[in-house]
Amino acid sequence: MTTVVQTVDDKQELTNLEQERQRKLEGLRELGIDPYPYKFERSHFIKDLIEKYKDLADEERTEDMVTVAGRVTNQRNDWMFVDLVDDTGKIQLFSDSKTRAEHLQQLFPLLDKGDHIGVTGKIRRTPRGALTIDMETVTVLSKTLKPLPEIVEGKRRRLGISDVETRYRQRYLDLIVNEKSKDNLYKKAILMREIRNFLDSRDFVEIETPILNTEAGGAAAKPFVTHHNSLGVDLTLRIATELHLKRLAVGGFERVYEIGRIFRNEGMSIKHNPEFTSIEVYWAYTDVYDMMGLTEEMVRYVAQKVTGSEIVNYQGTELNFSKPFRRVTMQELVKEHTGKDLVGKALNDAFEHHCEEKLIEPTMVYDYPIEISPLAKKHRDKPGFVERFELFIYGRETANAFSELTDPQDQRQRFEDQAKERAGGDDEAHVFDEDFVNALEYGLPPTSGMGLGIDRLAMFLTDSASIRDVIAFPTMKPL
RNA sequence: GCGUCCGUAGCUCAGCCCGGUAGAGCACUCGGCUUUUAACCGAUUGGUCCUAGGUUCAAAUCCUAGCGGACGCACCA
Repeated sequence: MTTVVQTVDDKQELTNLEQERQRKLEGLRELGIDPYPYKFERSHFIKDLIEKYKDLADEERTEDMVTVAGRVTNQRNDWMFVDLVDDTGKIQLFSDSKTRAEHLQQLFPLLDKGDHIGVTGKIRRTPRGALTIDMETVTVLSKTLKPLPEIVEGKRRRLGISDVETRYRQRYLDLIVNEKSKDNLYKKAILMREIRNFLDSRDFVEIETPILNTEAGGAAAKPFVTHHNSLGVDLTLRIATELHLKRLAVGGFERVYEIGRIFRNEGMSIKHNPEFTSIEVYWAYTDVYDMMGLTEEMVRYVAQKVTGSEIVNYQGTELNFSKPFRRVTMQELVKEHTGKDLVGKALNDAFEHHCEEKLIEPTMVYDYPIEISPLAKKHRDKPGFVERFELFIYGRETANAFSELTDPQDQRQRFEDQAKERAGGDDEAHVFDEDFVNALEYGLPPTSGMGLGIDRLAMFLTDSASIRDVIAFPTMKPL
C-alpha cells in the first residue's frame, strides 16, 4: 500500500517536462527501439574529425561516411540542426525535415536535448563554415528523463547552472554543462600524474600507508573518529601521512612518497575541505636545503605540464614559477614588515598576521621556531629554531618541509612537550606516538621530508577561486 | 560561532516599500516557416508565492518563529 501511494505521489511530482520525456520514452519502446542499448561502435572522436577536415572548404561535400556518438546539447529548426558533444568536442549534425528518411521522421519527435545518440552520415562543411554530418542513421543510446539545467540571460538561454550548491551536490550536471568544471578535474588528474612522473623518474617509490589509525599523528589537527566493530575500538582517520612514511624510511626506503587523502575535522571554507589530498615526500641522506631545490623544481615542472606555461594567472594575479623562488627567513620577513626582532611563538604569530598574505609570488620561508615544529630537526647553528621551510604562493601555505628529526631522544622530549600543551587544553597538539619513537631508536638516516597540498596547487593551476572547484565531490551538509 | 543578503512557474526573475483575482521572458507541447547556430512567427500549458503561526473583511506583500542556502569575518592546510 505504501508503495502504491508513493508511486502516485511520485508521478504527481513529475514536472511537465519530465512527463513529456516519459511519454517519449514509451513512444520509443512502442517503435521497438531500446532506449538503453548495450554498445555502440563509432569511427571517430569528434576532435579527430575536426582535425581531419580542418582544411575542408565552405560548401564542400565529401563521400566520407563517419560514425560518432555523444550527447545532444542543442537542436534548431525541428532537428534540422543538432549539436552533438562527446568527450573530445562538439560537432553539428544536419537533416532536412522535408527529405529526411522515415526512421528519422519517427525518431526526432521522441528525442530531447540531453539524449545520447549515435549518428552515421557523410561529412561536409556548410556555406556558413560549420563542419557538419548529414544524418543518415540515428541510434538512441540513452534517453534522458530530466531536462539539463540551463541559465537564462535575458532572452538568451544556454546550458549552465547558476545555483552554486547544485554544482557541488550534483557534480554530474555541472560536468555536463560547464566545460571549466570538467577541465579543472582533468587538470588535477594531470597534476597528480605529473607529480608521480617527476618523482618516479628520480627513483622515488609510492607506498600506501593506513588511513585508519588508533591515534592520528604527524600534524596539529583535530581528527575524525570512527569505530571498528570486531576489534571493539575507536579509530581515527589520518591527519597526515608523515609518521608512517618515516617508518618506511627507517625500514630502508630511501626515496618514498604517498599521494593520499587526509581528513581533518575542522572548519570548511574556500580554502578548506574536510578531506583533501596531500603528497608527502621523504628523501634519505639529504637535508631541508636539498628539499627546497626538489620542491621548487617539482612545482615548476608540474605548472608547465598542467598549464603549458611556467607563468600562470591566478584570479587576476600573475604567479611566476619560472624564476628562482625567493628564499627568506621568517625573522627577516617579520623584521621587514614590522621592524621587530622576535623569536618563538611570538615570531610565528607576527609572521602569520603581518607577512603571510603578502607572499604572492612563490616564496620559501625558512628557519621556523622550534616550539611549533615538533617533528623537525634542531637548526644546526641557530638555537631555538629548526631546519624547516614552507612554500607560500598567493599568500597561502602550499608546502611544508624540514630536515626530519632523527634523534629518538629529542623526538621523545618533543612529544612530551606536546603532551603538556595538550594537557593544558590545546586539543590540536601532537599526539605522543611511542611506536614512532621506537622506530627512530632503530635508526632513521638523515632525511628531508616535504608535504604539499595537492588541491591548493590545483587551485592555482586551474585559476579556481574555491577548493570545491578542484574536488569532484566536496563535502556538503546533508540535506 | 557572529554579521549581511536571499527563498514566487522546469529555469532566470518582477511584484513586497504603500495588503485587494499570480505576472514576464525562456523552456515544454501544438501549428506555421525552413540552411540554422539565442533561428523566427502564433497559440496553449504550467503555481503549496520555503514552512508554521499571528494581525486583517482580505496576506506573495505586514509581524513572529523555524527551515534551507549564499557571501563576509573568526579558526584551520
